[in-house]
Amino acid sequence: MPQTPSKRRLQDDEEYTPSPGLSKNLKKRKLPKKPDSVYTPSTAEDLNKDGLKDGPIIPKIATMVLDKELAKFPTYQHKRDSVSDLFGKNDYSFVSLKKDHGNRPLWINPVTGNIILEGFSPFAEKAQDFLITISEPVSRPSLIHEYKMTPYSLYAAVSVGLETDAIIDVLKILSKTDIPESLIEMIKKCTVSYGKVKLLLKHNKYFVESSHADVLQRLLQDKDIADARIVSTDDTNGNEFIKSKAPSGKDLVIAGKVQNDQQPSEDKNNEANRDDELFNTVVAIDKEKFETVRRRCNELNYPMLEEYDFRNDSSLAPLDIDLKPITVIRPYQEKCLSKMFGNGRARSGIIVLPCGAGKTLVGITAACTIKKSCLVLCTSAVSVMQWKQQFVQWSNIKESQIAVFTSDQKEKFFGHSGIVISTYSMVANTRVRSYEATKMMEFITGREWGFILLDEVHVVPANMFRKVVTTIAAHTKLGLTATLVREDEKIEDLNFLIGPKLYEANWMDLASKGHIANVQCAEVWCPMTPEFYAEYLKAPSRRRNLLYAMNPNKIQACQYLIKYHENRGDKIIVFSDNVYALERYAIDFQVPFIHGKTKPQERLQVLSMFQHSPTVNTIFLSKVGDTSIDLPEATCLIQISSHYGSRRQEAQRLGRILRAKRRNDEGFNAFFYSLVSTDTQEMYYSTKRQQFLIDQGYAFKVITSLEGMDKAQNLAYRERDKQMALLAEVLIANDDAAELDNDIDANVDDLPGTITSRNFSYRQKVARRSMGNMKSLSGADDMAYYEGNGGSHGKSAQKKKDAKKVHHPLFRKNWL
DNA sequence: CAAAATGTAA
DNA sequence: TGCGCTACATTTTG
Repeated sequence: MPQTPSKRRLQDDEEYTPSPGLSKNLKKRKLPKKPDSVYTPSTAEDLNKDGLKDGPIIPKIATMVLDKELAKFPTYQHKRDSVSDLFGKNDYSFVSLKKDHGNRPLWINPVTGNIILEGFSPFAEKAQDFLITISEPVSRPSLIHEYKMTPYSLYAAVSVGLETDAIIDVLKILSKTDIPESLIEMIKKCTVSYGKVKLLLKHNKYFVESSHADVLQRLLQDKDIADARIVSTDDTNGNEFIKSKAPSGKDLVIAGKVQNDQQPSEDKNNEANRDDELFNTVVAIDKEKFETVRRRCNELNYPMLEEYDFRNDSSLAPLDIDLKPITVIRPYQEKCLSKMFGNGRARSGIIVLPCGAGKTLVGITAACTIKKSCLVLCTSAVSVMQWKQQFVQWSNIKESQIAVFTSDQKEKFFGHSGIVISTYSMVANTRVRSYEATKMMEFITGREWGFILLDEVHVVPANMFRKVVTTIAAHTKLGLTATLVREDEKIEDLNFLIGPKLYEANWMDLASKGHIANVQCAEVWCPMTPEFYAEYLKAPSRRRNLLYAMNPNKIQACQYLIKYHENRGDKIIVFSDNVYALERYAIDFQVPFIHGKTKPQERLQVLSMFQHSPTVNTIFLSKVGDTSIDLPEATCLIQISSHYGSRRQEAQRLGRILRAKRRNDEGFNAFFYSLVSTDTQEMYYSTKRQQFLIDQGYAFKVITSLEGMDKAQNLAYRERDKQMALLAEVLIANDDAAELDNDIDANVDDLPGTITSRNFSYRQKVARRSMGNMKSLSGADDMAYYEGNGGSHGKSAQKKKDAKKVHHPLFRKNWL
């Protein structure tokens, strides 16, 4: 029941997460104990003192490499005892614990190599900082956190300044058990090659540079990389290899880096050379093929180091920008930035912070640190304006130096440096452009940027958007996102498109410190009414969606929850992916709504009413509201229809209430309800969607019946005849989709087997509702079915599927 | 302003 | 594995 959770949450908090003060005390008490000398090349005190740097990771291709490594683990022969059978394959009784294991927070699974952190350990916080640097969080509920090392996570660790021995030593200190030899080998193997190859941007051209000529030679043997190489057209003896002074060690700063072709003189007057007099070998690469090269380098285990020595780059004009003195950065934001600028240069990479945790400010601070021309890309024109507003709010940037590039506004900044804010679609657009837009694109692609800021970076791997990474020349790339997940495999690509994950915040930590709101999550089960369920079973899968969204029991649950929370004084957002359901609910409840077709002006109006008017406490949003709508008033969220199993959407939506203004009120909780029609596909999707949040430590409660709902007055669709009327309407509405099939029948030119007019009619949106269509629903289906089965219909994949399943009675039943 | 074209995501 | 489908979105043009 909705009123109990706040009490429960507090208990959880007390029980699971020691308050910061408490854990500090514990730390002080236990730290001075001298750690076991056998395992301690460096001491735990050191570890505590430097506060390890965090911030790694990505991958899955990578885990395959890791798995191969792990396959080399010896199979342990050991005596099984009487309870071994209960543990089956997971009987690790053969692993011996160190004597003082009680003080050490980590377990390492000898078989999978996964690392388990005891979240209640006094060392947990330090250990977490470390683990997040060297490995990928798998799951982080309150007490037990699980991490996994991957080659990418280890690259990221090195890129952030950790060295191989340090990683191994710290692991040894923290672990209750000995570290398997093969895991150590893997760490060594993955970290040793990092940094040998560097990526440089000079005069709007990319170069691969290495002080290890043999490594470069090896890379050039790869066909893809060789293809991308540009044989120099410079006056330097036509050689494809340009010799340049090697920066010795990764922290040597080369002043006035103008080393193009005729710079041998520069070598001489450079300050006292360090020990190695190595010359770097440099290969120019084709900008177009830049993406391939980076990918291949990662695959060949020589990921390219990408650092920008912005303080010593005189080739790009400086930008006059600073944070306003009153701007204060939170500790975790500072941590992000220390990852990025750890060695005095700017590293490219990705920062993962939950919505509402101030990603924008991190980006702005980074821009203020680099002080070079900066390009900001976001997903919509609305965010563009928000970014601009935030830049003005937090920094002292001059109006004349900040420009916006959207369909409405095409501004340029004055002088040699400035900020441009735009959207991915504006920059990635390949169609014919208006004159202004073409000019603007030339402006953007024709110059070198010191910094490119990619908001909602999880969209970058999309086919068109990823082009921005290659078409725009930038020395540093920083990606920001709350949810580094996609349901396809493309998230891996960010490793070579942008760089390693530099930092990932733990949502629960931020919540416990009051930076984001505490949220109670619940899944509310709404049984389907018999009539709706009958139709649901009959409907082909693509039409089921609307039926379970419009389930009268769900409508009632929604209405009940809205009333309940409005009475509590909450501001409520209801999300529906399905536009029909959205409108229907909103109109029935007499509540304003926004979806894609809502005019911008009306959107603003609705949003401002929601924020300021005491009478508008609920709004309905379609997936336009998933990202970057800033509503600090909202404290309760109800989801009635969603996009299949999208974990990202679930998390983004939750993000809408994380920045709740009232979050620091005593005992405040935000609420997140997911309404699910039982015994439908929604059950499956819902489980899948929640996974991201569960991995972040959120617990979903299942509510099978809302207490008091049966007694509640004035709920919609109580009576059976009203429900039936609704069902009829829904079926007609559903026919809008079905009508596309009818179009094929109706159109005599459309022979079966020709490329269908489906797509065309859908784009045309010519369908209109009528009574006739409702009756023809099943008829249309019959037609589709027999056509497919008969083999005359165009789509062979569908045909195969049909043919295979045609004898299955259930399948038949679903279609007829 | 509506419509066309094109984008994302599962 | 890749491509087509669908539903939603945004940008540009007439």
